[in-house]
Amino acid sequence: MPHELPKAYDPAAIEERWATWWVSENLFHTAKPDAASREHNFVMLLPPPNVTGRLHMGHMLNQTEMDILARWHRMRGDRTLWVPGTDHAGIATQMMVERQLASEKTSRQKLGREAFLERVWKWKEQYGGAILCQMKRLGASVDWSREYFTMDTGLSRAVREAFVRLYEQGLIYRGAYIVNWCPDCQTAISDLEVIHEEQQGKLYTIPYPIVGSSDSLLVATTRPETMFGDVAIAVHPLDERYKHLQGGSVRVPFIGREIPIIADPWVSPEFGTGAVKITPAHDPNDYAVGQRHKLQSINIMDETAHLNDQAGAFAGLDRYQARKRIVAELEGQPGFSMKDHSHAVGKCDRSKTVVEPRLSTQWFIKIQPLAEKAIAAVDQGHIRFTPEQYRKTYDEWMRNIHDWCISRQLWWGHRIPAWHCAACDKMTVARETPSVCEHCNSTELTQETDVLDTWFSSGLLPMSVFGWPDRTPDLAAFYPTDLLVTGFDILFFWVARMIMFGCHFMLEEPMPDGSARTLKDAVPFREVYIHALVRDAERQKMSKTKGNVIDPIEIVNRYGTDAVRFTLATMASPGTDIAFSEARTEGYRAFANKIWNAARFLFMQRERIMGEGAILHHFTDLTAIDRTDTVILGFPANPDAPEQPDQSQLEDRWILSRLYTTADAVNAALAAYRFDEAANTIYQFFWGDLCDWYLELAKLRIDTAETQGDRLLPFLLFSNIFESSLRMLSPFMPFITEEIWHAFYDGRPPARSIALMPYPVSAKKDLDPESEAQMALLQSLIVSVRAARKDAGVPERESVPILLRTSDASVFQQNHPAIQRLARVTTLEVVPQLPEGLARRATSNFDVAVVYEKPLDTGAERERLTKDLMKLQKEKENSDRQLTNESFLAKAPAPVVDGLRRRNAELATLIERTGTALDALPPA
RNA sequence: GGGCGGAUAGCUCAGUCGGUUAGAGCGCCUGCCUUACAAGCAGGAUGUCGGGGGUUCGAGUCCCUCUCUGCCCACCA
Repeated sequence: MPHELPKAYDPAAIEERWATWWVSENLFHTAKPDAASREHNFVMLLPPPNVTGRLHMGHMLNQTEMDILARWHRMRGDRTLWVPGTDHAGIATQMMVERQLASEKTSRQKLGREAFLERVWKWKEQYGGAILCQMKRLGASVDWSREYFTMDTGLSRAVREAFVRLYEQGLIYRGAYIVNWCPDCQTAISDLEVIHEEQQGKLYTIPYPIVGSSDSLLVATTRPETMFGDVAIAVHPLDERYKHLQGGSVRVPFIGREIPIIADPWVSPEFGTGAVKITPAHDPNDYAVGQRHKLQSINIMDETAHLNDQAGAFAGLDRYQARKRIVAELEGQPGFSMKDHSHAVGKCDRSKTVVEPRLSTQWFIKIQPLAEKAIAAVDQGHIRFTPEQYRKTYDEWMRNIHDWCISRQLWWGHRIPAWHCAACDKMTVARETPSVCEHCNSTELTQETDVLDTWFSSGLLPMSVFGWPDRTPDLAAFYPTDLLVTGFDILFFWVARMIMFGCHFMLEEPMPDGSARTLKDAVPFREVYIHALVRDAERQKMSKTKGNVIDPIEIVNRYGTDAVRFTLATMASPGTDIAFSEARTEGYRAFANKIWNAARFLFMQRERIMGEGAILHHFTDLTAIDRTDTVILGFPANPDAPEQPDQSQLEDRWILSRLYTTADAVNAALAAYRFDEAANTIYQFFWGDLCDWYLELAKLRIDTAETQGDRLLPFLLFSNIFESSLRMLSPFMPFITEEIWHAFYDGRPPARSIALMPYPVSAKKDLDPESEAQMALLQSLIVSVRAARKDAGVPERESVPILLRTSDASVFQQNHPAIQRLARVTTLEVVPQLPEGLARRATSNFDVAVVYEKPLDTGAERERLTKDLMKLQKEKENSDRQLTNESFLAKAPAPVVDGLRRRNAELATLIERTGTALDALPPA
């Protein structure tokens, strides 16, 4: 690995290299299923992207968050395991390959099932890895040796086991029910795969001739084309208008079939005409009515939503063509009318085709018993949601759940392990392919052609990736997993199903020690973190049709993965969606550049001060580290090297205190999934404290030290703080930190990767409020002088004397050189009174003035001071009012009152000083 | 129809248990190519915290209400 830093930070030049290296070194294959205590586990499953997928911003956010957590836990010494994989994605993949076949002028039907599946596998081998390659580019620290695919042998075995068990337990049944049918995909889909969209349609009123009368019954419907499947007209039992017609019958227009007029309380008399056509085969409500009244069902459509023979003259037409024709023919008939009507239409999530409710034979899971355990698991706190509000969403859904239609009329997927017997017409459901019918011993068995919903297999993943149904060491060591990070879009599809399956199946598994498992350890994960949606800069949802999709790889190529990761981290505050902005990314690329240059500064100093060999020796000593991060072993006085003089200064104590305060805050933020806080805190520390102040002060000491030994200590201190900072940054910006860290150790690092080093944590003893307070004072003087210089019009490069009025000048006197350099000051003189006519600044601790011959712009100065004064006076008035308020003094807690008193005194000083300064100005 | 969010600087967003002066990044203005970095440095301006009411010694924060806005769930033809 190279260990020199080129002048320019160029992410493209380093990232690819490390991404490849992490994978080739199998660096994150660290978690072993041995007897090590489970208490320090950190196990996550990557939400498996579709094999057909391309990486989008949502993936990148998801993976960035997971990777930050994984790297953080790993560096903290936890047994960290992040398992990657892909989903076979039944419909999506099948459609992809079918499209390909179509372009070759063939089809799956022409190929036949076997050949088609072969073709899909080939496709998967060829293109299926694309999204994982993209992941590698992002630096995801997954354990690649454990990569899975949901149709792998082991995972398929788990699917069969789960299916058979549920069947044996009576929780899977097969039957003819109304299901959501997609005429485009030509398969049943689950309720979740149907998206409801409000749509402007028409409500048609159609006359049905009453039998034995010349009158017609007016029936309102939005779907006239289904009339051929009508088996009754329903009215409300108490509806006076139709009372006399109950028990009578009408004829279906066009085909003349006679159907009864029935009464059912489900009908709302207010809607339409109060008379509803009942089409049990094509509407779930009608189906229920039909069941109640023991009506037959007439299916009038084929699987492509074209009308069949039942439709008389309209047979063969597509459902919408049929509607048009029917309406055209009815128009003008007495009683017929239509009006605008907006209603929700269900569309197929995949094909966007309007879903056709269709009566067909399907497989279902009786979901209630599973849902009960899943509700209990969350209820009893075994699974925690962040943000918490999703717990309610989950709960609502679980409590209103319907049976899950799991069969799909596709070829690609896990084929249902059920065999039909031609001899006895019964079914054999088995783990292994049976040779004879279990009912009649016939060999005329054919396997069910349907496959399972993709989410059936992914719902089993937390168990199946670890070898379930076998009781493997992996399962014992890594189940339950610790955290699931995902978007709310698959909360029901995936999260809820994993919880149901996990609680159901794992409850049957004993604990590793042989004891009975409770719900607490049956859950598939202990925590769920739901992240936001990534939108474009205008807050628009990204979509292909809008053409506003941001390709993460393209952004990464332009700004570097580290910068994009940092952008996502800082914007990932819980509860709100992320409006992805390139301006932000640009800013964080600048941050990466800052880190890069701080490192270059360090290396330049190293060259300047001493030979590389000597430095290496020191680094090796100083990085004899342990979990509690004692990299700063030699600081301030190294007990192992007593000859080393304690030359530590205010800024040393301060920056160390800042480092540990920062580490504390970052650790706390990450523990609470506050990626934004964690990232911002580090940013603030690295740029605002380390670079802006500490580095400048270290520069001063290194430059002015007279002997090499004197220069060495500040340099080493800076090096160590810097190295700790790199480790702190590493989970957020893994590439640049890896690159610099290796360069830092010059080819002989104490670990293979910075990702395997300990994460900084603080010990209370390292916090030093006194030095922070003193440093704040020093900083405020330097900032005040800089501002006053500006007022006085002192050229940037010129140094000037300053006059200081203060009650305690010790900090300033001790740090005189720092003030001289950072504020460009020649001499500092403490005086009892500041003379008139000089640019000055007042704080509650001091007044300072710069001595410069150029006359002050008194107009601007007066304006500034007057404005300041007004603000201060207003605040003082408020605080006076509060401090004379009896009930405030009586009821507010002491620290608040004390704080306000202190501030009030400060204000008095400031007002006095500002007033004096104002008075000192010549009259306008 | 049911449920959940959001509204804070020009923009995108933080703001913990109600507590002293409401913050950050980007953008903007001014001055600097200071030997790590112009992807930089230094200084600066910018807020009726969506409107109204209430609770409280004290409200961006809690309650009510209105307005705007985003999302999820839902079998009324």
